[in-house]
Amino acid sequence: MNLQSLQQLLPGFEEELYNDILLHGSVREVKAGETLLKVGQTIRATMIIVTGLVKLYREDENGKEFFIYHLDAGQACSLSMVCATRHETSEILAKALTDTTVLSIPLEFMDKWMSKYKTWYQFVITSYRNRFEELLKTIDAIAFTSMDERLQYYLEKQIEKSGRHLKITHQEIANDLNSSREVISRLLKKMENNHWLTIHRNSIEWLKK
Amino acid sequence: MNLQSLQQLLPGFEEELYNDILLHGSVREVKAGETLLKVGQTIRATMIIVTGLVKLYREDENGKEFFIYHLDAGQACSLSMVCATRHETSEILAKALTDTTVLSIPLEFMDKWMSKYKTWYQFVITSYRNRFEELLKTIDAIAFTSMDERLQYYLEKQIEKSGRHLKITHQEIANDLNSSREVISRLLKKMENNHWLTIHRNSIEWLKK
DNA sequence: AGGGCTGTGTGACTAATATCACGCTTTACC
DNA sequence: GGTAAAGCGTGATATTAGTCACACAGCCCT
Repeated sequence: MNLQSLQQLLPGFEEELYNDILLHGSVREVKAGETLLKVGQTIRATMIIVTGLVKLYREDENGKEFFIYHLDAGQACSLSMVCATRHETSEILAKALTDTTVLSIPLEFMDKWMSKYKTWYQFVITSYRNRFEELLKTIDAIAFTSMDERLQYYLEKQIEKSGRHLKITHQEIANDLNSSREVISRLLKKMENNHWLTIHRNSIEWLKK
Repeated sequence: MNLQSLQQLLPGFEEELYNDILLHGSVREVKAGETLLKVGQTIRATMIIVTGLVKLYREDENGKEFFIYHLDAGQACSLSMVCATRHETSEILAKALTDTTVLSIPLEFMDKWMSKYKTWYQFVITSYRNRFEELLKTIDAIAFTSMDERLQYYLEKQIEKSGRHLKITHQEIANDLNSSREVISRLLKKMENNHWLTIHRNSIEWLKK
């Protein structure tokens, strides 16, 4: 990690903060499909995504995984920040969707930098707010809407991150939404009839909007 | 608001911070049933509950209200904190369940105090984490469990805050859970048969555990 | 080319929840 | 005391989502 790429990733920080990050942060590579963070794992560092795409899940007692939101380049895992103060364990599951590079900042610097650097403070607060909002939107989706709307909302989130051509199976979608394959297949079929998308084997092409 | 009651409400702060709070904070009284914060309202201050109990809701486009969590004495509205940095509007609806006293801290002090007072920083971060966790638990409840479990979880949260004798109607519960009165009535009946509670008019008495 | 695996399509059935319709009780109020 | 409103109980029915069973198609492998 060099200064230039860091400035591009996290623009507007103080010079000194960039140096601090370069000095104390460490870079970690994670292959597509691997788990970055398990539920119950102790959090020792704040993680910022440098490249790649990460999916965050909530897990139930049977290991079922419910998709919450994405993190991509320049975004930080809020939970890893909140946990910062007191070596807490993770409440969520994070999986790399693509090959991913992660920048880890040991916890002790979280506190220091919060008071030292105005821009770091802004960054953390903004991260919180954005994650918080995503959680609220997720709650809206499951509390107020039915499966077809949730599927649409889900697909729109995916294409926003990964492009119109989604490489995903019906089963995977069903898992993310805590539904079943048949239900998803049928709903996708309906959407295809409405020309919102076309279904291929192992992938979906989004046409709508 | 005097120093002593403030120390009791928010223990462990620096002397100077208490003075700052007394100097810059203002106290507001809200009657039971009144709305503290509407969706879309601009947030001008961070709010901390001094006495009373507040219920926070998420609202859908038709005005249906979905209960998320409570705030009680000593707790702060996280959203009012996250919004602090840049005069944002509220994403949630807050209603006073009982007569409530609220301590308002104008936004400009949020930033100042975050870097100036270690304990204020801790307080804010801890608030975030707790609210974040509550949101995750709410997601668990609606994503993974069925109505009877959600109702149980809901009732347990209420008695934790308001005691075993809940003054609430079936209709109100149904609104909070985005369900319908009949469903809630039937489920409550079942719980009564299992001796988990007794149903009275306008109230429920929790027996379980 | 044939066999097996994975992904998808579909009908029939079940379960959970929502909605409708109505009656009955308690409380509030004139 | 009478009446209206609010709260609750309950059966019938509708809708949505999940489950089961099975067929079939595409792909990989030898």
